Amino acid sequence: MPRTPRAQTDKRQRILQGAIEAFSDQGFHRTRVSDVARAAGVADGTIYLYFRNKDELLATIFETTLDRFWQRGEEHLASAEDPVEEMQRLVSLHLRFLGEDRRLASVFQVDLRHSVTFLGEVSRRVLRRYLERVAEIIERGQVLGRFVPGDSMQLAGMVFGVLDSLATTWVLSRRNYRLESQIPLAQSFVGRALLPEPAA
Amino acid sequence: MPRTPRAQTDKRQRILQGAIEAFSDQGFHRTRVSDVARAAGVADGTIYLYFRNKDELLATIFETTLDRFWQRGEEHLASAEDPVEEMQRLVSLHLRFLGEDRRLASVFQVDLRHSVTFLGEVSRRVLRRYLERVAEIIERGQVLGRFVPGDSMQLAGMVFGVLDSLATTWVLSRRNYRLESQIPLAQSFVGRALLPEPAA
Amino acid sequence: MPRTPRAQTDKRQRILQGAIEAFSDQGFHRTRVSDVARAAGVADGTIYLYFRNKDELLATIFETTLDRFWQRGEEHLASAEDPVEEMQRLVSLHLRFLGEDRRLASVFQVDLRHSVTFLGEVSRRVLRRYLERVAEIIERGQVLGRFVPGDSMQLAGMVFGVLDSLATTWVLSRRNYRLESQIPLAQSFVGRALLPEPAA
Amino acid sequence: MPRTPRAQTDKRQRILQGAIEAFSDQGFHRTRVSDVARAAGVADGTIYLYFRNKDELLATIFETTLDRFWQRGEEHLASAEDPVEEMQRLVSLHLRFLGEDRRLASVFQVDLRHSVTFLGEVSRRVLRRYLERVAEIIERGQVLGRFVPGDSMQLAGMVFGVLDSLATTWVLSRRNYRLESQIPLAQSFVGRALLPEPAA
DNA sequence: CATGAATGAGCTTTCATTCAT
DNA sequence: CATGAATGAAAGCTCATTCAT
Repeated sequence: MPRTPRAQTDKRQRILQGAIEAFSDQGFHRTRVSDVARAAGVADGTIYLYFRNKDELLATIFETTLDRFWQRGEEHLASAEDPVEEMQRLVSLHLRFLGEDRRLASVFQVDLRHSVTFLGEVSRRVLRRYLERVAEIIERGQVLGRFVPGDSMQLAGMVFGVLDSLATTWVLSRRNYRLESQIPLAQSFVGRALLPEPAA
Repeated sequence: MPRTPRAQTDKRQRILQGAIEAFSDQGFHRTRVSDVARAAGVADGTIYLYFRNKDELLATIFETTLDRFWQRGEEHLASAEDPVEEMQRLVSLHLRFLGEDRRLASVFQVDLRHSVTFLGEVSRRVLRRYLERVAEIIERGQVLGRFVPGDSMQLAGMVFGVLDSLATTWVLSRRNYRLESQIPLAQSFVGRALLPEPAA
Repeated sequence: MPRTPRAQTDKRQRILQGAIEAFSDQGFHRTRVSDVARAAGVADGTIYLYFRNKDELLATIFETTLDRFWQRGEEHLASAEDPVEEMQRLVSLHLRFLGEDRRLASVFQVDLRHSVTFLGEVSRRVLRRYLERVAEIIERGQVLGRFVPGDSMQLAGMVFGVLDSLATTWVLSRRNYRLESQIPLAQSFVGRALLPEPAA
Repeated sequence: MPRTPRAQTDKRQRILQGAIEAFSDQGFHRTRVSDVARAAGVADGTIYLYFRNKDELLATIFETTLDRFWQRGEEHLASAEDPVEEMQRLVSLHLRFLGEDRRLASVFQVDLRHSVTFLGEVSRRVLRRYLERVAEIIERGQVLGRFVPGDSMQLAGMVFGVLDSLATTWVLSRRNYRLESQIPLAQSFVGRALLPEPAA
């Protein structure tokens, strides 16, 4: 009897996981709802008991993934001693997180931007939430004079661009390497870019 | 009599322009061929006299745009005195070019990456061509000790990420600002990121 | 519960029957899939749950009909005392079978030959199967000296031509007569044609 | 100046010849008007100066070919001494005529019957004309007691079936043989089939 | 007369979504 | 809750036909 909520969660999760697998193979648009159903081991119609439609499936992946990202992220960032170290940790967090699940990363890198046209608010919110958190780190660093001055959202956007580009390259690459291997590179690139100009 | 070649070019151009308008409104996938036809002021079937299918329409936009980009670009970069200045010019070139035509930029920012999954070689080639040219600038700067050492393609990828992110933000933004206004910001960000570490 | 297998068979049959009706009215090429759907009382898409495409619909009609033909045929032929009688029975079988369902006959007479160009192997196989069985009867009769000597497949082809022509004439005719009424005529025509030359 | 009617005829002929080539390659339905135009070496639109539409192209082929057939046929048949010989000559005429031009034969064997559904009267007329002439031979033979009694149109239909079947087999065959080689076979088959029963 | 670029109706097929069981 | 057969709207593409040149 207390099985129902549990089973519900299970099935919901299985569907989401199936969706990630299916979407990552062919991209969101090429994927049929029945592909998701097969990957999840449920009937087509069952998906509609848990999600309003196919779009909501993608939106949910974005939102819950970002929830997980920040849940783990906050722990990781909390132990940083200053904004500079926090930024370094953010870089490694971002790349490590995506690097752990190539299929998930594929969905994020290939379909997130693209979905802005049809998921509207959802994609926007996911991106904004990320940027605002990064901007906040930058602002604290700027106050301490450790980061270059300037619009923190714009700077956050460029930091995001660096990491996003590395992740996309990794996802689309046919070579076999770990995304984590790019962490030092990214850290030094971002580190330098945020450095305040020498007093000179 | 000189109507045929002229008219042909015209119609082809009108179709491409119509495609850019239509794709930028809804994204490539949401756009029907008949939308493109309407925007171009031609019949549906006419499109197939000039392009094999809907995909080729997008691929052509990518390739011809990049041709135009580098055609203008090489002139602009040629007058640079050294790799550092050349990189600055690249930054301004990139943002200025996209900033001139928001609809075109929208197609590039939203559909280019996404299309890697279905346009395959075309998207890849367009991106690679860009990155290789940037990497070449970086290499020359590295030889002169003006840029940080490291894999030039990886560095080029991160530079691209910065500019790409600014362009995407602009395209998706509801605020009204010119992408060119971001040039100084981007130049200083990229400039710092590529700076060789001080001798310390 | 026993609805699924039963319903499935039903629906498949209804679609095939609808196809026969539709094809016989306008011929295969002039018939739209939606015509078949309407005649079968199902939605367009339902057809594709049971058949890969429009061609397969026609191919299935050919193959299953010939299966039924020979299933009934073998019984009928089995009771013949000698090859001569067997040939007479084949003639009546052929004309009686087609004469029972004018719509089905129409599809066979009008579209079977024509489809050789696009259904390829299927049409060929259906025809070959028929001819080989007839040739076999002829060979047995030749051994007994009851039939004229000569290539049995060529003779079978001509026998087929006689029956086929009668069937086509019937299908295309506006007059109202039963194809069975032609049986004695055909039997005597074919009978004489296969008669070995008198010792003279 | 007297060139115009000449040129007209030429072009009309070239189009018809192009149509035969094109239709025989792929069948009438699979052939595009532009295929005919290319084969004839004219522009698409030109075809519509000489023929009302694609159907009329096929109808004209049927009718003019049958004109040529009987034109030559009457000469050939005229020299027969009696209806029996005339029938033998008809058989050889039929197979020889089709055997001379495999492409033309292909159009006749594959598309003539099929066209009854969309060419209506034309196909019917072509067939009827043939059958009536054959029936007339049979009737004369019956009067002389040289042919089996019975409805002459029905007998003509079966004779046609024999020849038609041989022609179709030849057209569809992948083996390489001349249709003329079947003349003796057909003559003896038809000859026997029409033989009046021995007085016995 | 001849051209061939342009048209747009019409076709097959797909697939997200529903709902009877 | 779960199923999956059934639906039917929607979309890309073809090609017979037209007509301005």
